[in-house]
Amino acid sequence: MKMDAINLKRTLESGQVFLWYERRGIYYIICSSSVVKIESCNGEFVYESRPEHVDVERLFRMDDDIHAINSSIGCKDALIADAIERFKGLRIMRQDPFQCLISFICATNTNIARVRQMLECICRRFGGKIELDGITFHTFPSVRALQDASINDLVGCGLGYRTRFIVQAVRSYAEMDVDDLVKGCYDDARDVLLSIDGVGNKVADCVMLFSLEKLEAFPIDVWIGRVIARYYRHITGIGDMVKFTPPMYRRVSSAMRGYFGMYAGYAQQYLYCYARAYM
DNA sequence: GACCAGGAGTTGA
DNA sequence: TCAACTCATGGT
Repeated sequence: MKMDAINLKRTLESGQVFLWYERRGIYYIICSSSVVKIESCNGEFVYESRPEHVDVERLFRMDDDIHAINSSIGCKDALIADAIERFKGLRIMRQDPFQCLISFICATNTNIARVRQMLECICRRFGGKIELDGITFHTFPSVRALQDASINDLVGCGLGYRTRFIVQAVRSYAEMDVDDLVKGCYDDARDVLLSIDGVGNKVADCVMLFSLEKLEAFPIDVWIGRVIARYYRHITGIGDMVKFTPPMYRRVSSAMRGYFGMYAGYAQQYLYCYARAYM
């Protein structure tokens, strides 16, 4: 498959997905109950997955017209145009909603390395085991498998105060109709997500952008907050780096959605990489 | 030992 | 409705 428009390393390292591994240039990604293996051969990507088939083109949102998207956000200002150029090949992935939700609840108030530790522990304890290329992978548990987990079962995964949130969120998710959220509008999906214990504005935006087809979602973490304070004061009115209160988050995120339009989420991802590299 | 990390729930004005 | 406080934990 031709995936030359995609920079795999850049995409996987951009903080949107946590459970992936690189061994001698080969990438292994945990997608729900499967492992996807991808390697580059003569400019093309060769991939396989097991135990179940994973649609890799779907996973990497190959159905998005990235040139049209880059044009539509890149014409807004010089900074985003520069970020697109510097981080060419960065893509937004289409994750499994359950794995994405649990991942970003774990990602609150911590760093990416530790999120990975927490999720790996959850996979080891509750997920499946797959051998591939002599490596043992633990896949992400099903909703059912985590539904049976108690707080005591989860203690030891280093989740801290997030433990009870995970337990509650799994229960909520089991009763949700995810298709409704995918088909519905941004505001409706956000309201449902915000009703889940442990999910606030930022986590809701990440889940919507990375797994619920809401490409206009504009998550604001500390890095995006720095970008906004320095470069988008004229859009948001925020001039100093501040801790975003929920109402302020809503206003600023909404302003950025209005500014970048229906692909604001892609703009956010480019700016996130820009901030981590240069700020 | 303070500070930071892809924050959110609770509390009290 | 909104800001201040608290919530574990590991790395620097």
